[in-house]
Amino acid sequence: MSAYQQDIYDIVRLIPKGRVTTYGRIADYLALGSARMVGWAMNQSHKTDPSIPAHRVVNRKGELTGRLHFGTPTRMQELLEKEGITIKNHCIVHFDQLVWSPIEIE
DNA sequence: CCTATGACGCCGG
DNA sequence: GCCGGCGCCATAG
Repeated sequence: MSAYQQDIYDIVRLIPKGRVTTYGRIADYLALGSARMVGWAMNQSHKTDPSIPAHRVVNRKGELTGRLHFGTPTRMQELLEKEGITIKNHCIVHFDQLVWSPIEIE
C-alpha cells in the first residue's frame, strides 16, 4: 500500500467517536492536492483494514455520499446514529457543530 | 500511451 | 442556492 494511503487511514482512525470530517479536510491536511484520493482510499479501506471508521468521512456538506459502498444502503447511517449522530435525508443534522478537523490533533 | 471513472470541491452564472 | 464546468489525480482497462 502506498504511503499517502497509510497517512489517510491514520487520520481517519483519529476521528473522535461521535464526530465526522470531510474528504477535503483530510486532503488539505495531508496536502494531497485532491479530495478524490481520499474518496478512493475510503473505497479501498475495507480490504486494507475493515476496522477503519470510514463512516466518519462525509463530503463537505455533511452528506453521506459514500453510503452505497457499505454492506447495505443504510449501514453507514446506522453506524453514525449508533454514535449519537442524527441523519436526515442522507445528511448529518447540525453538521457544522459535529465536524472535526485533523488540525485539532494535539 | 490514452481514455474513462469516481465515497470531491471550487468557481462562475 | 442550485447547476454546469473544470481541476484534481490514482487506477482500471
